[in-house]
Amino acid sequence: MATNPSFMNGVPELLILRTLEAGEMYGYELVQAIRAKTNQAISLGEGVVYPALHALERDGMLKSRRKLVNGRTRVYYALTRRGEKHLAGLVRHWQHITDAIGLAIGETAHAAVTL
Amino acid sequence: MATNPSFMNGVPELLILRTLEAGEMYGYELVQAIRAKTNQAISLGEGVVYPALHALERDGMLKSRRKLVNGRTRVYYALTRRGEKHLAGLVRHWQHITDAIGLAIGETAHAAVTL
DNA sequence: TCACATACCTCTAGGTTCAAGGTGTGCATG
DNA sequence: CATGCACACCTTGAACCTAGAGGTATGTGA
Repeated sequence: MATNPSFMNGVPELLILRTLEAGEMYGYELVQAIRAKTNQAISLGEGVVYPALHALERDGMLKSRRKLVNGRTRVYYALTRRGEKHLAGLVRHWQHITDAIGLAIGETAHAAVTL
Repeated sequence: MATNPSFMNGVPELLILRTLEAGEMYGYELVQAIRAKTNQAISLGEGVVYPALHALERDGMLKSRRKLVNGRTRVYYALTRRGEKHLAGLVRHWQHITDAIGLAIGETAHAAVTL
């Protein structure tokens, strides 16, 4: 029962939520958007994205609606207010952790997040 | 069979190796050194450190020697040349990943590693 | 008709990490 | 001298996450 989530986990979650901040998207689109945004450095498989999307919706972070486009069904996901708040926390946590590691590694880093 | 290590793994390994770069240390000391270096942000349990140390030695990244101090036995670990090279790769990888995430998150960051 | 990109989804195996437990020594406190 | 705490090593179990492969189905272009 990991009361403390592993300090390194939830990066896919962070990436998904952050990407969705720009506006609603559907799963398949997200996979590619993230790959593009990270210059191919990070490529989340669909096996990661879809389950994450479902869990996030179950927890009230996202809401979805089905949309018919070209005879094809797409499920668009959008951030809820709860999701936005959660995202802000995730970003802060990510900052905190990477700063700490950068410090330990002996990196000199200056980072600012634009929210 | 994760041929590709999960992109987020190996942080404890990175921290351990990097800390050992300053000179040989024993497990118990490492746990506290890392906690101190990261301002308490990251606290690796002994259940993480000891197994990691053993695996790292098995793989030729570290070599150990027993030392008697105040009637107590300590096992000191030191980096091998192989370990140093491995560490350099881990640092580069970490940089790459965090840069990519920072990019996706919309962070403006400038970091330089001092090797 | 065949193949491929789109679009959704599930399942399983694998590796990692955490928390807790277990052994034993030295030292300080009462 | 007994009790407890810091030191120092270690293993085990469960929980978690991710990757990767697999499965269904539609539209479009060759």
